[in-house]
Amino acid sequence: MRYWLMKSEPAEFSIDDLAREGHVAWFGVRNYQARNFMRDQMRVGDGVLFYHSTCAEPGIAGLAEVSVPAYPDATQFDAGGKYFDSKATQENPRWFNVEVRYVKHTRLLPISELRGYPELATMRILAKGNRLSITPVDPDEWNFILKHLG
DNA sequence: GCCAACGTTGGC
DNA sequence: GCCAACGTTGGC
Repeated sequence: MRYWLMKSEPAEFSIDDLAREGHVAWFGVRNYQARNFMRDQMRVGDGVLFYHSTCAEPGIAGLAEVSVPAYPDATQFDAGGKYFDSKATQENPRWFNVEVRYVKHTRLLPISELRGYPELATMRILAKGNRLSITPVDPDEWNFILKHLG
């Protein structure tokens, strides 16, 4: 059982959208490190902090969980689509996605508040220049954050 | 809109 | 295989 933080731009896909749909494929990741996390480490039942990025109030907005293990991301084969990858083939796919299930909304826990807790100082998301859209969360960090979400 | 940080690309 | 140039991310 591992824990993760997954970023999403609410203008594209918010916690409200996840709540409405219940269950979604996390397609469109085009970064090898993030792909490797999904493909090699994410397991059904892993906990997910759903994070809103690139918006007025960036921060943790809800909880989700991994519901389906990684499989090839269908959008890489969609010629003309935004996520098409001409180097990917059915026999040798390059990109993978897990699926995640909505668990619940939380209060918005802003990144400014996260930065204020010494207990969270080593979180990947808070590291200078961090751009990874999927990052591992330590169990201690997970427990601390859940406690502070009330 | 700014800009620092980072990943990827492509010429050599 | 190096590395400069470029595009993207994302908080502020």
